[in-house]
Amino acid sequence: MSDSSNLVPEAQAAQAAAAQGKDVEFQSETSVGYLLRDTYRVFTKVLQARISAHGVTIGQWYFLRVLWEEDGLTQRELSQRVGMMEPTTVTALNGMEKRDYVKRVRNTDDKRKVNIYLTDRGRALRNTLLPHAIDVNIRAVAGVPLADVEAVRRTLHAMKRNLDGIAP
Amino acid sequence: MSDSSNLVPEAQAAQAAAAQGKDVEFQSETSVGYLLRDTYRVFTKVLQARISAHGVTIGQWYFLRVLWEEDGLTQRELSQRVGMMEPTTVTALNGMEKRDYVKRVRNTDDKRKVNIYLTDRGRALRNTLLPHAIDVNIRAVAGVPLADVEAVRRTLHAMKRNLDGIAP
DNA sequence: CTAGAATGATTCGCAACCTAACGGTTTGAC
DNA sequence: GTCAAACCGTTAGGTTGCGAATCATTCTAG
Repeated sequence: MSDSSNLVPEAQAAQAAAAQGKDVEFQSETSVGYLLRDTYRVFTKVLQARISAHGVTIGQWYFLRVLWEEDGLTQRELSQRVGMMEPTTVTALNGMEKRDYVKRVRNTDDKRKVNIYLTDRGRALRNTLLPHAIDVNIRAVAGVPLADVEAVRRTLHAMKRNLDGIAP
Repeated sequence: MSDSSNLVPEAQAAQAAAAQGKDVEFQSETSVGYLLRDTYRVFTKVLQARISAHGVTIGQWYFLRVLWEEDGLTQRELSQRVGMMEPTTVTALNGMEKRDYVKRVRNTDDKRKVNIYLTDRGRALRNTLLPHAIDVNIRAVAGVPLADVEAVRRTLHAMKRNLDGIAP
């Protein structure tokens, strides 16, 4: 009763083998998904340790990075740039407002909108935190040939495009 | 007052520039960390959509993958294989036990330990779910030269090693 | 000009993680 | 043999993220 209509041929073959009682094989070590997850998690962990020492959570970090580039965005615009859903943005901004990194200013032309502005405190974090991000990024690829790093950039971009195309 | 003692030279340079009033530059697009995060998130989203259709959450998926390879592990062993902290394992197993994918059996030799065994239901999920994992992995790298995929595998492994070395 | 659709932010409830702290069990030093 | 240390699992509580529902505001068709 398995639906293979949406599976790639190799995956269909695995399914057919399974139907005949054979066990499907799939090594974790060679799975790009696993590697991605493991690497992402340790990367985040390291970065988190760095920036939380300066009073910024990893959740806030992504928003700060966007705001340093462009101030005064609405919450929706901010959500889209950061790639988070809006409820996530709300909670992140609540924390950042409480810590006085940003100000919420209700838009007078369109009172549905709220524009987000960095405070001096929030702006000042840039020069404190970015060197750490640079540091972690450099350390992460220490000893890796530049050609490989470029292949990774190319490939992750391509993967993201591929996956965006089939994301629900 | 910034502490640069633990920063890589390039990051120190950025810090020094910042101290002189220059704004630190750091493009998101070229940051491996960002790419990693974005790609990981959409990958997970796609996989999650596939397997949740079969009653398995993404949180349970990682545990199932380990248990399909090796049954009867203790919770601690399982945690280590999966790379999760033990409380996470507890909640994942609670869900899996409730859905009758696994059984918890108190170890008679050492009553502190609990061994985890797959039920028939849990074992049967393997042949249902693995083809989907294979499918997503193949689609993710569609159109990417094999050499690039291999570079990604190599590099992500190397990054993980590098980062594990500086993880808190 | 007004009803209803669209838009922007928010709240609520949930899942997946984590750290810290806690109880039961075993082990080891004396 | 005993009691402290180590070990295993769990509970409690917090963060980050999501989807669905809600509320206020604005736009649009008629």
